[in-house]
Amino acid sequence: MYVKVRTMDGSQTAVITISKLTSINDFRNMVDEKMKVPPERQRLFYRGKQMEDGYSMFDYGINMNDVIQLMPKQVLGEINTNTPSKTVDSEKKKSEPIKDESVDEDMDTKEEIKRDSKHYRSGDLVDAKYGDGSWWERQISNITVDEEVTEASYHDDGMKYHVKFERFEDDDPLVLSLDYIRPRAHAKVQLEDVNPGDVIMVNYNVDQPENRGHWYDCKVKKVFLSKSRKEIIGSILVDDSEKPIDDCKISLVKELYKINKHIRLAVRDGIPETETIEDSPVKGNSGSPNCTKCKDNKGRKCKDCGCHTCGGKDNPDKQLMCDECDQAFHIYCLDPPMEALPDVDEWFCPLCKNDETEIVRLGEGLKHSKRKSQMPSSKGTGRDWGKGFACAGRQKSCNLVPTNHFGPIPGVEVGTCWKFRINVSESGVHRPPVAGIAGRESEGAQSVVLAGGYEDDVDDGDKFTYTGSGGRDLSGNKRTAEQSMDQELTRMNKALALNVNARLNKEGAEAEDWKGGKPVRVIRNAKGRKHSNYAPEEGNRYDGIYKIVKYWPEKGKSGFKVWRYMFRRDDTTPAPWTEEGEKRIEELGLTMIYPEGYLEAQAEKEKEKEKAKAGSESDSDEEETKKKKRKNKRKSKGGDAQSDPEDNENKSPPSKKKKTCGYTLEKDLADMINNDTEMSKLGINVRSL
DNA sequence: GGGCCCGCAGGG
DNA sequence: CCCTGCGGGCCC
Repeated sequence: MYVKVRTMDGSQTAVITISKLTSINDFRNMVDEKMKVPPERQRLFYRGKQMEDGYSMFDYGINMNDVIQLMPKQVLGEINTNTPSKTVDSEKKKSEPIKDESVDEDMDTKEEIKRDSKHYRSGDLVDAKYGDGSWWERQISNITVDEEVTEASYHDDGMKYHVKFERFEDDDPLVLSLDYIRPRAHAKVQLEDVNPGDVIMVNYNVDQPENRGHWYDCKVKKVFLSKSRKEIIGSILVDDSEKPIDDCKISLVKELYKINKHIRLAVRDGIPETETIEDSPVKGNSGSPNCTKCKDNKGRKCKDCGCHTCGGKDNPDKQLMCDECDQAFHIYCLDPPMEALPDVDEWFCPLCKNDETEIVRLGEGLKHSKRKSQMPSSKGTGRDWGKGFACAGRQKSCNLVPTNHFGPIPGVEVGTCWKFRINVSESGVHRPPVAGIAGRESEGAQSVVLAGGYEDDVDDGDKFTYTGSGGRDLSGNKRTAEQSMDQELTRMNKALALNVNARLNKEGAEAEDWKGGKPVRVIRNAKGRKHSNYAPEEGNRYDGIYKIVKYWPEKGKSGFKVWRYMFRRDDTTPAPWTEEGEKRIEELGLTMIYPEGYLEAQAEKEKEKEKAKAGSESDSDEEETKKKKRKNKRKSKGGDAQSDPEDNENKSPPSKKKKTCGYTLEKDLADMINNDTEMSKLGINVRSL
């Protein structure tokens, strides 16, 4: 499996192949190779949690295609520009095309240095809006005049604000106009105080609404305050040029923030300006630019923007800022007091430090969730289950119909193919990731997969026999085994029996009117090719609706009793193996559905294999030295990066092209259309377009 | 090529 | 919670 690593500003992304047991330490080296950020400079975040050495991807619950944030850090005390990692960086920079804005900045810094604007001065902490409407904590590094703006307004004051991530000086600043920045949000809003029509800042994930995401402005439509339901329904305001996303469910209601407006410097500085104007160098960067508690009154003690213990704003150079809660503390107000500022790049206040130990415990354990702590991997059996899809989870799930929905899944055509069972699960056609039968013993079975697991099963396409489940000894954490006991008419076997249009009978039963039974979605897997002529060549294929005609107990090859079922096709759509069906599939342009990013990752793997092959076969000193260099690099984290071989797009693409007739939609687009609830209600799908 | 054995998801 | 399971990759 693979994950994406992305820098906070999204400027750099890499796909890295890992297994769930890949350690964070090893992962850092992979990030180094791909993104040229040495391990000691990496801060890695997953869902807001910093990833620590000594743990594994599994510990953090990483799944296929997840995104890990990379925040390169400035290593304290590393001023020596001759250190290898610095060399790598500066060289890389040089080789990159120079961006327009950095040119701008260079010129600006020559002309006018660090100007203040009406509302801000360099060093101020702000929230900055990115193109997608998300807000990020940034710091103003410079303010320059925007020559192109002729008329200043509240939205654009004719200045250019250069913002970047604090503490990371290598970051290229972003240049924004006034309406793309505002004072940092810091005042929380209680759900009880939120009213329809309010605009507040919320955390929302546009792609996966159930997960944590980025910060957006939200126009509140409804507020739910009941004990069982605490959430906000509102519109997420994305970029101005686009329509807001309406009716989003905001469930992270403990993290709502008030949106701050621009405050004129004169107002901000207020009365105390006359008193302690000498202190002003600190003003811009020693705390929130506008404290609502004390209104930034320099003379007043405030535990919000001053020392959290004594409230004093004196001795800012003796104050420590907590990396978790952003509260400041005098080192001498701490218990026990500190002599000097600690030489660490991260510090947590006593309050948050408790949390930190909790997090550490959490990483180790999985004790927290009992389930995970029971798992073999947590007990250190050490078995890795690989970089593939053996244990990958779902990336999406079908919410179009409930899990116990009988009959076709709207928008999923007969003949649709998925590479892996987990992809079939995502589609809703057959939900269990491993099991062959989906159903409930109280209401029947919704779907089955034919994968040739039982030799006695006979498949004639329109009719086939199927064997129930159970009767196997699965101890040793197995998923399949030899039959070693009788199967019972319970669980999934009973569910299948309920589909038959006949009274449930412990001896078996046959329907008189078989078409009156409950519909079963049938999926054939390529593994069935061993014994069936109707199995697909690759992956899993949806073959349409069948009914179960009868069921009976039987002595299987093993000598133990098994339950057997006779299925018969009852679908007006032509079966995929018929000429008509084939034609239809071609017309629809159905192509194999893979996990997102799978083909790309696979192609890269191939490329690397080729490279390795070329390296070992063609003696070439060059290749040998390259390999050595890479080895050295890994060892010493130094070395030069300039020699990374540029792949001159060699040969042909690794994946064979599927032949299609006429025009076919791009897979993603076709999926989107097919999965669109509203459209499918109207009977619109790729076919009908 | 065959044995081993893991998480995931969902039912009970 | 506990139990189950016609996947899947790796190791030998």
